[in-house]
Amino acid sequence: MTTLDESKAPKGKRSGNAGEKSDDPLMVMSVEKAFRVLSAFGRQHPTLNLSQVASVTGMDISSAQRFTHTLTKLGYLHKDSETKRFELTAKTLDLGHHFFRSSRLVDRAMPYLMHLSKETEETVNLTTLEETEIIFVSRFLSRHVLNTDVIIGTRMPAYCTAPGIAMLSRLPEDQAMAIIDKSDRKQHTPSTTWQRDALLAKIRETRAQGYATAFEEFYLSDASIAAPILDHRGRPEGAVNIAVSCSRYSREEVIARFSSLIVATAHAISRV
Amino acid sequence: MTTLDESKAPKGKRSGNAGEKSDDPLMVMSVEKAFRVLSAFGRQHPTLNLSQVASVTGMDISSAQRFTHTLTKLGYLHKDSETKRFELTAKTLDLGHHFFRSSRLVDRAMPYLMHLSKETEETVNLTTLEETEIIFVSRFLSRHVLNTDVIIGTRMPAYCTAPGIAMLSRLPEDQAMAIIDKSDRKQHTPSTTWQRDALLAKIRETRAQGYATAFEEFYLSDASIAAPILDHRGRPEGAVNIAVSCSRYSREEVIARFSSLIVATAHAISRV
DNA sequence: TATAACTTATCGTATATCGATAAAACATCA
DNA sequence: TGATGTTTTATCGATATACGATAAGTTATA
Repeated sequence: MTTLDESKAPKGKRSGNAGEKSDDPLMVMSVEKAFRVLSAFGRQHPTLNLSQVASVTGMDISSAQRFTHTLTKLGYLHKDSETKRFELTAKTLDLGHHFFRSSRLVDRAMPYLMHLSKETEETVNLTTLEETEIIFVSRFLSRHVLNTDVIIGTRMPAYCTAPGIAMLSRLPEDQAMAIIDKSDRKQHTPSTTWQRDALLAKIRETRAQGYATAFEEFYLSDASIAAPILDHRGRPEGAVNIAVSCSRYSREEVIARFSSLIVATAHAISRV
Repeated sequence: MTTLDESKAPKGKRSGNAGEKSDDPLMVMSVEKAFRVLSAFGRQHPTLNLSQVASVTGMDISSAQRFTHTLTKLGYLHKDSETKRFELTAKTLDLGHHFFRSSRLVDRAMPYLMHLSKETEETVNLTTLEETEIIFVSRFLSRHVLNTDVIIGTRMPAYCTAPGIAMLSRLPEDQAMAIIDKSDRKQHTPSTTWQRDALLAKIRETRAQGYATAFEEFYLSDASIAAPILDHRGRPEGAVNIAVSCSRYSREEVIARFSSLIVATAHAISRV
């Protein structure tokens, strides 16, 4: 008997049980379902058998059967023929790879990130903003770091990260605050800035000085300094940041050593 | 007028024009089409408008419309509202991220790769085998390297890479040679091993000595040494390799310095 | 050995997807 | 400026496609 957090088995009525409004004639629901199946796998559920797929995704057994079959045929799932359990394959990396190869932002940023990484010998990241979160798009690890938790594709809340605040600071203020308001804010560490007015102040300060900082706001002992990358219309399309351990730099040292470097790099990547 | 390599517009008859046999009652064709749309984007086509999507994927305009709409709604595509052009979003990194988080192989390998990377100060990779290709799953860059061409998700032909040969060497010989035969072999560089019998010899030698090497077989000035990671049944489920520049090491030095290290690491990650 | 849980295969039905078409928006050029 | 062609957006009826119930087959459990 498997104990799965089958969020809420919708006991499927006839209509598409996907999310809410099924009345979008251009929406191909099968695609959403396929992705639902794929994202059922993760740290919590590295492998799933058929009925687990059904219960985790809230689909009936037949649908689970059809979609696992389809995704296996397409090569995104692998089925162990003796345990009958499914798992994701390395082919799932293809999509992200396509993105990486096609992104003009990544293309422009890459050499600068590389240079920054060698120059500073610290961890350097490229992130983008999606909704209320930042996504790590590219990452150059410093030799000092042994944090294997943050990798390409990792998401973090924008409000408590330097890149997040850096990007928000270049959005129209109402939009930035709309994102803040949408965020599920909580105090991850004792030094997390999470209150609305404090965040507004931080955003304004960041806009004025051109870079954002975050000291132990999400992870303890993590310090970060970031600057926004702007597109040709002046809108933020990403951020560069340098992340170091608090044990090795004081707040002042981080700013003194990296602020102008990070601002210059972000500016060079921008195409305002 | 856009000149796109619309491979062959199948001039769609009624039946599912996906690939070949459409007579698989469990196959959900819409899923395949969705992925077809997503993989239309890449280095060649960083952005596409609606009709280009249609011609590149070989779908009619209505389907292109439906699938771009769907994928945009799901967040994998972004549509620039003034140019009406689509591009992939960073959300495409999610799937690969799920894979990364769920893979037991990655989980086991990570600390060893890290250690190897610090120990040697060279580029270290984890790869898996898919059909005739290896896929880069994890990668620790050395400071020396400025090759931004190989990234996570990159594929290379197995037959002319050290990790590829390392994995093939632990497959039953007929299976290994079946893969060799399926491969589209060509002489990428003057030193590419590409002939069937030469490859067979190489595979046998690799099996005997426990590690594989490749010197400028795919990229010029690239040297690589790899060992296979075995699962509990002794089947290869991946490979670790160290890649260096030929200008910095001779063939003998590579072997002398790294062979036992790479074999030991691969063995430690294995679970025979 | 009996029972339960799960996987695989089959099939009639209804609906979600298809693809043609038309309207609207946009671009190009005489 | 208006005419012409291209691309995008919206609509809709037909039916192939995906649905989901169920049965048969397989593996695990007691």
